[in-house]
Amino acid sequence: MNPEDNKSTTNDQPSSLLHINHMNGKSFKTETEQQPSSTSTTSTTTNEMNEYAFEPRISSQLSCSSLTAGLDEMGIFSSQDSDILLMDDFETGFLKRKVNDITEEEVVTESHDHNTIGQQPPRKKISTQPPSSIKTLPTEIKLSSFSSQKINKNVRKPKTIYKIVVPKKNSNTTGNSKHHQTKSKKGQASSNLRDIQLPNLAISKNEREFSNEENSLQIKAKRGRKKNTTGKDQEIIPLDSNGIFSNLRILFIQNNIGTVRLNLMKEKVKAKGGMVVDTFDTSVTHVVTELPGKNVHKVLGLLDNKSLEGIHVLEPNWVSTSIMYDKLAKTERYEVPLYKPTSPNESQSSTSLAEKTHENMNSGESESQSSHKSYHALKHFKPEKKKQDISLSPIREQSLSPSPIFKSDLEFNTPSYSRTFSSSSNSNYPLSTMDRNKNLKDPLTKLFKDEEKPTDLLSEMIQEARNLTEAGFYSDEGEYSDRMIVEESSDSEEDMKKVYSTLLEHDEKKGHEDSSETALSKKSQENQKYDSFSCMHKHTYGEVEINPNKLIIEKLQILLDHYQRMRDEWRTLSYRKAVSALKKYNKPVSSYKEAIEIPGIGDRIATKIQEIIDTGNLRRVESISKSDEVIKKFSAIHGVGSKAALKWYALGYRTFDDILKNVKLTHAQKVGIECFDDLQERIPRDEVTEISKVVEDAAHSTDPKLQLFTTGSYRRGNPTCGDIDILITRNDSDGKSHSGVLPKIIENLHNRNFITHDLTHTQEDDISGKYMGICRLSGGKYRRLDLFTVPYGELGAALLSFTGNDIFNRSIRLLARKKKMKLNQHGLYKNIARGSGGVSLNEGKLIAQRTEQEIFDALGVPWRPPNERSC
DNA sequence: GGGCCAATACTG
DNA sequence: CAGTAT
DNA sequence: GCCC
Repeated sequence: MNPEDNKSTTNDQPSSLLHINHMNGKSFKTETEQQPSSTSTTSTTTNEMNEYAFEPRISSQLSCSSLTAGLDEMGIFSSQDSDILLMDDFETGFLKRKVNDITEEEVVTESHDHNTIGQQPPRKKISTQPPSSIKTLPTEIKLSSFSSQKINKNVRKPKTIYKIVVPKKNSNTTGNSKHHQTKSKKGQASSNLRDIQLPNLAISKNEREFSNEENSLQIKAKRGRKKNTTGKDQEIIPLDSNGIFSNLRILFIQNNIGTVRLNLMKEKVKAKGGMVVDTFDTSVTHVVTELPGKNVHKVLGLLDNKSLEGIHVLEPNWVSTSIMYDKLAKTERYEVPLYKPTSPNESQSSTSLAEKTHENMNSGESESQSSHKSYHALKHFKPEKKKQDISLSPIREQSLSPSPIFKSDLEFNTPSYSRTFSSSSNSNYPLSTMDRNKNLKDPLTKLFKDEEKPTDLLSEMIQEARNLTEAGFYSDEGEYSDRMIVEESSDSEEDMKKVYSTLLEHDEKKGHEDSSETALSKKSQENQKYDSFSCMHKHTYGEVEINPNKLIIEKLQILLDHYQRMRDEWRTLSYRKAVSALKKYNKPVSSYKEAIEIPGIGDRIATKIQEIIDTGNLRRVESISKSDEVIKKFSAIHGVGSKAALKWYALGYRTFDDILKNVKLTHAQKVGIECFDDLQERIPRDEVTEISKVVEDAAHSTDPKLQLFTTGSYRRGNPTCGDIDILITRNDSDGKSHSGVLPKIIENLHNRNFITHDLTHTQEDDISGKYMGICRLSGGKYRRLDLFTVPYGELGAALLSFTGNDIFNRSIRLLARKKKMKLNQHGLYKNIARGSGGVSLNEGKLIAQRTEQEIFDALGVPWRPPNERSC
């Protein structure tokens, strides 16, 4: 269940657009009215949170999750060589160690030092065992079960201890590969479990590959060490004569560069065709150092800087950046200024000299040059924009209204997108049969028409800028990267808020004395309190591809997914925040220092970023990606979560065959396995549309007045969806309702052979029912289908809830909570008193549920169309 | 040390 | 109730 | 894991 496409997308609800007009001024007002002005707040979210702080939780969830992570990181559940390494730990009772003692570094260093060239700490004891013994597990291990305890459960049960007997050998592993060969991807429609061609985990194959990989790595590492001990790095034959560093001879001056980082860089340089030299001579093309320029010659034993003419003296980040993008970075920004008493501009000429001297400085350089040009082009472009934005009225206006500049081509220029919106506005299917009120006209049409206008120019410029900047990431001062322009509105919005926040701090100091705050600052404060909520900002799908930090984001995303699978909720959260911050960060991150400055990125993640910058890789990712494989696959089965997956893995099961033979599966799990391959695939938007039509047809054959909305990621406009979520309701103003239709619809769809499997049935009163199943268009693939019926009056709350995405929902619900309200799928309630653990003690008073707009307004959240809710 | 981007429904 | 789901 |  990819959180990404958690819930789907629909069109709009009756009155959402109605509010667009007054939203410019009103939503906020609502908020201020409800919120007593707190004059002394520093207007930071934190203060606000304290103000509404909850009772402390009594639970040990932290240690639990840490333990989970710890175990995972220790490789307990890894298929990788750490299995061996850990046996000792098991037997010596590593579980007794304090959780906090189990650090990630330990593990990473341990299992990966063979990747590095530095001295290799001795491997753990069992290293006498060949990798081939990986499959052998201890015959009996004790394993605590980790449960991510729910917040409101104050009392934790004692940990369950599973006593697990692990088969000496996994007899199925071999047979599995055969399965792999014979498996037919589509031909598994059979409903007879025995006949199912099971999807295959290809474990044995993977293990072989891993072993080979490891061997080769070790060999390589050994070679590296050998060379190192001889101190003749330059004798290493470049591994890739076409690499970005080919023909370059680079001298690293250690000084302030950390050994690990230095070695990693050297390795990479060599791997990409460069020569790493130890001693300075005239053949050196680049000197990499963190020393001040005036000291370089001394270190090199030169009389002065003269001998360095024609040679690039660069900061380490030049290497890092080049490695990360696998292109030579433009040297200019990384030049270490050499102290030249005679002429301050000397270093400039030194640069050009170097450029001339080393003509073999391949295409990378010239590309950098061209990017340089675009840099200027953008430079001219941007300030204008910036000015425009700044000149916009003070923050108040910006916060009150949706950003005046709408996303343009980024989201809208793809065919699917155009389709999305045109079909929406034409009230084609997904828009449902919703009888729009006259005064609502065609809200969506209006919405996008109005907003497209201002974007036209912008999108043109963005496109132009993008064309110019293809490699524009090299302008890593980066103020003018294309991302920035796209996100301009929100960026400057935030900038403005920062500025404003500074001002407010002054105001505040004074405010205590004369308490004469302007209405403006009050409002800004008010707004700022909730500024950190995701739901206060627009987020849209699919911006990573053009992000300058794509690589970093990808790696971190892998860790994020991993921790999510492990149900390490809080670590997941942190990674999510970090990734999210990076996505919004519009220039390439080029150092630890820069990374840690970004809110949401702390020491640990910044360190990881540095490693990615330096090596283009993250060893942690490598280590988990293998160990993760099986558990990832297991927990991808519908109905299987981390608990089952981890347990099965610990039991020694590695394939679906193992599970089917040895585990008592729930119905949902069986179905999940049967349809596994298909369900893993994303559903093209068009197919979701088509499927929605089928459901609509079935529904209307039951009652033509039913209204259907396809929600989830579809409604958010995603080009592909993970499942189909359809919300069904009926205007009850004629005294009838949709009561009882859900079973009929389902039966109808069964009869059409459209629904092929049921997963769950609702037992609720059918006015608000839930169905989960699997459907298939004839000749198509199995798709997850969710149907919900909701009371007509709750439509807005339901749409909001089922449209997601999950982050957006959590965010907006927390926001509600902070305002002493409660938001759920039924509506928004105020005057909620919450006890310890955040449990609401009373029902509160229902204040909004009919439309999304009502709810946004009541919460003081600026209206956000579904496509901006992908946080 | 402890909160954090939630609240609720079905299965076994 | 724990686990999995939305 | 991040941040108070």
